[in-house]
Amino acid sequence: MGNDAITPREKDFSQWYLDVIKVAELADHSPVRGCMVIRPNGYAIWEKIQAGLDRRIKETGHQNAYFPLFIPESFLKKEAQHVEGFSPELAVVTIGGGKTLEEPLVVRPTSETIIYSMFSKWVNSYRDLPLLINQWANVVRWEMRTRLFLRTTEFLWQEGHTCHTTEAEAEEEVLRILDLYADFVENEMAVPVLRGLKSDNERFAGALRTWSIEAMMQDGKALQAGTSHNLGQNFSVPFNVRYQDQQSQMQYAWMTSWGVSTRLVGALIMAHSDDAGLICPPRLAPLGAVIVPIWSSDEDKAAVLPMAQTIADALRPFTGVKVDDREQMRPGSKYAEWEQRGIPIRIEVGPKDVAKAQCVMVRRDTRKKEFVPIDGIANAVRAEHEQMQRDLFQRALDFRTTHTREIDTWDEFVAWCGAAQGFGLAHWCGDSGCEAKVKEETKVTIRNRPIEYVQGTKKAEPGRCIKCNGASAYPVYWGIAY
RNA sequence: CGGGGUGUAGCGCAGCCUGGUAGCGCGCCUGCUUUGGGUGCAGGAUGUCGGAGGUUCGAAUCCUCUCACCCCGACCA
Repeated sequence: MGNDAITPREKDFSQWYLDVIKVAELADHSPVRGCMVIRPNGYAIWEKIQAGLDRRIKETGHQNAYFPLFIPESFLKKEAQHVEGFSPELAVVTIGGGKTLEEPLVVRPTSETIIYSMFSKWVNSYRDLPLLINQWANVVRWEMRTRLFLRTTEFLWQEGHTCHTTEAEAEEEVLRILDLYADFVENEMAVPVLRGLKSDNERFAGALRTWSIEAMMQDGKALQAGTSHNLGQNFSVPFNVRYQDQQSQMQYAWMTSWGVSTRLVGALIMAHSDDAGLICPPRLAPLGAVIVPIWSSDEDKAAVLPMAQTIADALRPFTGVKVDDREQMRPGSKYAEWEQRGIPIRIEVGPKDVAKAQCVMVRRDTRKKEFVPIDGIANAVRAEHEQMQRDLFQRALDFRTTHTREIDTWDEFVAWCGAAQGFGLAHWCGDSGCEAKVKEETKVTIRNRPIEYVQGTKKAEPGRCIKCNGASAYPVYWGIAY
């Protein structure tokens, strides 16, 4: 055990991240390049993410469906920007059943084309709209450089696809989903996000507009945690998704697509964990508490184990619980192991506690110990969970706040890039060329344009583009992205 | 795909320069011991030295190729 060393976060963030994944047994490298095996501990977290999102997606009127893994190559080509954006990273099947296929099949990198080919059959009347579909699936993108959870050749995700009668309605949907994602990531994952509009350079291939939520990791880098695209009529035209309106006129539908992926697990790890291992927010923890009974004699054991079970029974109604009654292992080893795995609450029960009808409750993130009467344990754990959930969010928010700087001049910007820790809030004229130049010179890109400014709920703050000094209505978020 | 690095037991590493057929710590198994922050003792198992070729009487060690991973760049959720 003592050897499952985790590289200190300060020393080497990338290695620390990989070490946490290893000791917490979240994932493993597969025999196939760039692919990962999601181990039970990691998959359980993904299942919690799925559950939380699936509920929200259904509550907003969407239905789940499933579309094929294989997409005829020609489908991708129907939307020029779409195929241009994805062709470098496609996996293509050319042989089936030992014979060369008439038409190569692309392993989906995303499902717009195959889904919209079906939508064109299903949508005939304005009465068929809105059409609100979601699918949980795996997708494949042949990435050059991969990292566990953050970017793998194959990953799991959810992709929503909707059709509407007007652009405004589509935009409403796109923003509803953006809020849905923000709500989930902030409240369940305890990771604060910035909602905003992507610049043209980072827009989804084939979209009119791409909105995103951006999170800051503990190394100050930005992670795009979710995207929501207004596709306009860019796909409804080539895929002929048309409906008859109330005036009997044929109209092309306005469409949206949006998704979040197993990348969220990476966000979770990098946002909260520490040098002792994973820290999982209570609402997302498959196991909310672990109980470690302590004994040194058979008599003690006979008293302690039932008490541990009693506590477990009290907690089970609202959280996952495990009694760690492994015989040969000492308590200290168990503590260390459960800390690596990120279990939010540890409860220690020994003979002394049994005598006093109490137990010791320890929080994973702070490691603060507290004596709690047995008969109040359920409420105590529940309250501690809630507090921990809030604290994790607040800590992440504070981190982001202290690592966000307003920057006015290019010199200042360059100096800030040297340190490159966190987000810079700086003006931008709106020109792609300026953004490209900045990226070339500093590796920093625009994360997004704050939704408050884009929508005008926050008053414009005119300024000068840090790169070209051109006019700018409001500052945007800059940062180094994962 | 370019530059750099690493691959030896489950994990972390030594051995490689100066070829002679593999070792250490932790973990694992057995027994006893111990159990409120990574117990102690004794015994034991585990490697086609990332893979393929070559040089050699002999290769973990030298040469060539290849694969994977990590870091940095170009691309991306």
